Amino acid sequence: MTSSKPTPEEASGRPAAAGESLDFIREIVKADLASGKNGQRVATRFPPEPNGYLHIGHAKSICLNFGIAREFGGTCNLRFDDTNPTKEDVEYVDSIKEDIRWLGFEWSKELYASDYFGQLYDWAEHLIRAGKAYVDESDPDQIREMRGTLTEPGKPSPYRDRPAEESLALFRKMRAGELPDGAMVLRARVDMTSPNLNLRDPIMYRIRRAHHHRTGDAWCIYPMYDWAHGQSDSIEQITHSICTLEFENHRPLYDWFLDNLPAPSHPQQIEFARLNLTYTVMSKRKLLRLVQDRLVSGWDDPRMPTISGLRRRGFTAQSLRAFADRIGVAKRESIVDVALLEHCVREDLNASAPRVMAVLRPLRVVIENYPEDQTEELELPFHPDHPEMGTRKIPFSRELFIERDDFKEDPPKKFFRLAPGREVRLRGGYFIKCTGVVKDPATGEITELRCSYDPATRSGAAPDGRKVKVTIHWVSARHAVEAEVRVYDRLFTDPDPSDRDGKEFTSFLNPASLETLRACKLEPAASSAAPESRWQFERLGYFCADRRDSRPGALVFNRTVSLKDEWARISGADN
RNA sequence: UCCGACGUCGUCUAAUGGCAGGACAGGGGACUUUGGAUCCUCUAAUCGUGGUUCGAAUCCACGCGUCGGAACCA
Repeated sequence: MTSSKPTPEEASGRPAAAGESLDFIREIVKADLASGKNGQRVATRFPPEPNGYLHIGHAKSICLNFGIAREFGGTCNLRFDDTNPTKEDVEYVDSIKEDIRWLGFEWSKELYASDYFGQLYDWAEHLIRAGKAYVDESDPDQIREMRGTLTEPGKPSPYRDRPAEESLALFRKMRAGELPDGAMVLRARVDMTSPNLNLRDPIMYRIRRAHHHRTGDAWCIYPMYDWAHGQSDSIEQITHSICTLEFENHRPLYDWFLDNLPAPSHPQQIEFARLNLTYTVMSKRKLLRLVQDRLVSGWDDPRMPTISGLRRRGFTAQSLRAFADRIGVAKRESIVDVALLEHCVREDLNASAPRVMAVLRPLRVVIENYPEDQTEELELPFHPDHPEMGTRKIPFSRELFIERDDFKEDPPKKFFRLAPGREVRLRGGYFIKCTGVVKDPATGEITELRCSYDPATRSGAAPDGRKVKVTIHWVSARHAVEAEVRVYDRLFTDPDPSDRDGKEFTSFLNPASLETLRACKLEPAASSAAPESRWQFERLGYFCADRRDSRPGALVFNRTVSLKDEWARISGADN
């Protein structure tokens, strides 16, 4: 992050509390800064492999790496870890860049591990000459065999002690394309008996004739992660190389390479626990599976935990950053309750989203004592706490729509909404009383309510001081704007949808994770909703005009999250 | 089984040998022209056993549990 930003607190979205404690990584950075370890310099990097879309777990890492750079006046590079051309693609590079920017971060430099293929090759020769790397002609099965097991040490390859000159000549042949794919590999000569299997002569290069999205066909040998990552960090003079826990076992190798090379710097690798969230999956493999098997509509399906999916669902970048701040950073593996994420987006949208009324499941109401062709305009603020957001005009007429859920012919205890003979307030309008119920004689389904209104209660107050229990939302039938609303729920029914008990994670998919409602009625003020604009539909939740499918005249909204619902809680309903 | 890491309210996270605190979730209440928001309030935790210490979540020992590690993946 090179652009100047005000205060660390404001930049990170975290409250500026005095004496606030730092996470263990920031604690290390702070101490290193104080001791002058890296010459007062802080440099981090975010190193995605371009083989999938970023998800909210990556958002945690992005907020950490870019956040530290921002807070401590350092830099953060975006470096694509593109060492495996068979799995990587520019589509992913582009989506990753878009997602990071959308999240509110800008990298100091955009780099690629493939930028360093030349330097990496030279260093490999250096290691060979020093007797610390050798070309192994064993096949994959033999290598696996000789690696030993978790409890038994490995055995040296017959090629382990061959002269450096021989390895050098062979390595040059590998690089020159004179050998077929998989014929041999370059291995680091570390320790075949180490209890850490990563140190049992790890493979540095494999021969693979694959077209690389950046280097094209310039190379037919590609470096492995361990050989590329630390060296890339060193070249970029990264000070703190932050990664997730599964790389902890790789740290000794990370250090070994740098200790045995004339590398420009030796960054410190620090590991933290990756994010897990309830009711979703986070591994790229599983997300890819959902996409490929069309279990979702794509990487940006609003039910996906991808950054693009969350964005499309209506989550704000601010709410994701706030979430990252609240979950903290530690080494303990954990599963964060998705309710915390939902809380963060409600918190943000409650403050910023304009209010409007929408009826998702319309029930027609005829106000019998309201004149046939009369229309009046009522006025309501866009936000009850922010008058500066202005007001909107709401037409009122004899025929209205209300939410089906807001009426019960036989109301249970604590159901305060409309029922025969009962009076409620129409939001911003009049008190109405239900005087009759019209049903389809064939099915018994309620098709219409007959009501009367009290003209003295215009704008919602009764001159005689009488109270109503609740206020319900409504839309004038004649003036209603039609829209499609996609009501999303959790993608999985189980808080931990992992493969277990012989069942695949897909068996926990929630069949009701998407409900598409096509005849929803919106008040006219919502007709101008721009793609990706976010609204509160009063009493229902926060909704976002779909950035791909919504157009003026053919509006499509995604439900980001419902409002907290006391009645749902009491009645035990899901939403 | 070997190596490594990690065990604090239901969940996430603080404590840096000195009052176990915060957030989310949950309960109760106030207020309310959104059963929203807001405000008040309550419930709720140091894996176990020893040891060191005036004092241990923290240090030590031994257990127990969880996770990761045997791709020419990252």
